[in-house]
Amino acid sequence: MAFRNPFEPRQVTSRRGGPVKQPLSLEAIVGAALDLLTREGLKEMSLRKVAAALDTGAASLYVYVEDLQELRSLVFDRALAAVDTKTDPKQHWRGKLRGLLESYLSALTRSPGIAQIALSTIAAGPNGLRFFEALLGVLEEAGVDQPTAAWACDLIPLYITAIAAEQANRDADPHPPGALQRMVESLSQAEYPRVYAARNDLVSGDPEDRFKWALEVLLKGILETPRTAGPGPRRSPSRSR
Amino acid sequence: MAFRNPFEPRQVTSRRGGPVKQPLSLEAIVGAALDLLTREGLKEMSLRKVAAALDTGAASLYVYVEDLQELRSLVFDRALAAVDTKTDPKQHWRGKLRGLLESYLSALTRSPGIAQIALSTIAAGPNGLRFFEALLGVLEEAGVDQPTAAWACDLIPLYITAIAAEQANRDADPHPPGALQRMVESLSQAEYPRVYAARNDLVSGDPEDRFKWALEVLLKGILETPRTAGPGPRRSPSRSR
DNA sequence: ACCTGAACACCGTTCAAGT
DNA sequence: ACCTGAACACCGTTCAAGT
Repeated sequence: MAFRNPFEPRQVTSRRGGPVKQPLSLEAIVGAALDLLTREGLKEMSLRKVAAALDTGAASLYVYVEDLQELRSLVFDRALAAVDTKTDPKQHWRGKLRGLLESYLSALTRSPGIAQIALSTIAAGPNGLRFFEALLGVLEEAGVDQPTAAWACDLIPLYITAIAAEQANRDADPHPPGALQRMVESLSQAEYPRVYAARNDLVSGDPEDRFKWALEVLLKGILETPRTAGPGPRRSPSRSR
Repeated sequence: MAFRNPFEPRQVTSRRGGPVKQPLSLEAIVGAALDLLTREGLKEMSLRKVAAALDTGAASLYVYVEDLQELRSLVFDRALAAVDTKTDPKQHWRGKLRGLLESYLSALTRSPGIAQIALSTIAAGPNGLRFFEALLGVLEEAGVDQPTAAWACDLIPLYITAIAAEQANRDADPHPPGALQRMVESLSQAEYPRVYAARNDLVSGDPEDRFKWALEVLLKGILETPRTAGPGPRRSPSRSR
């Protein structure tokens, strides 16, 4: 029952919890943008709509953000906040790696469109760095030498991002159900015999099985393809370059 | 010196070669679009600009094309026409594979933006199929069983596309020279010790070396990770699924 | 310093009207 | 059947003007 000065700054929070009305802030902008992205997709995450969600005009956002591209980068890093980099020290490195990468994939999958942003941004925000740090840690534990691990740090997320982007695009643009089906049916056996023969395998398979298989491929490949010449993936005090 | 009826349909070609003025046609539209895409990038390949290049209005294109998305798919397949699927039969399969994939990469690299389209399209045009056919052929020669080869057909181009998309995005959006540099310099050694230690390796390396290394990784991984249970990559008459 | 409305130069897509 | 201009409902970004 205390008195309230109605001219107090707006960052008052109500007794019922939650801010009554957020003042403009980078935090609020990125939050509203990620919200829009998650619910409506990349195209709907426009400066105008983000501004509208915050009860203001698009021009107001330019105080906090250079341009749309920068907002996208910020939103991307915010989305990576969901990546769980804590690993159970008792686990084998293989389990840690799978857990880490599955968490990364699911962060990219949660919001359709986040993966498209990922492909056009260098993930240099705090959450991106936190993820790289964890990934380098696991690779080190796996005995991958540093130069190889550094490149793997590029290759692995790139592949995961591509998977997520492909899925998101397929979902966003629902090819009329069975467009793929029709394609497969109209496939010319004479012109493309091998594609024809493999047509069922090409579209089959639980996405999760495919993902697991692909990780296995990357892992085996990385472990056996060190950048530094040598007999194998044994940890060695290789100097960089 | 023959007479010409000025009311003749427009698909007249001049003696000097080349059409004087192309009539509207799907062919002409896709050609003009790919041209714009190559010279100006994905964002500039708008229906309005394609139409302008053909001396007409955007509305006219809708006779030939469902919407922008469809035009993009068509442009993508047209770009894949540059992929060379002829392989020297005397070559070892490894060489054929490298050649094929390098040709694919360079088709995607030639036009900035084509890779972005690739990620949002199922490549079911004739040139896409031709490429898959060739890829399946080489994988078969390498002794990869069919179910594994089918998934590899997804994984390999996906990865190549992601590389190309990343490069294109970096070029299109020139982060002020040295944005990465500054990022690396301001990197907190305390918070991200492993990233800090690997910072030079993370950004170093000729793109071509990285690409070759990545292909090697994928290849070794695929050869040693058959979907069908078994001792190794030996070809086996596994029935699909 | 922060916010705003209006303006500018664009988009994709639709539609009635022309040939 | 093909093409067109005009209109509709959007964009990102800038800018002068307000507080």
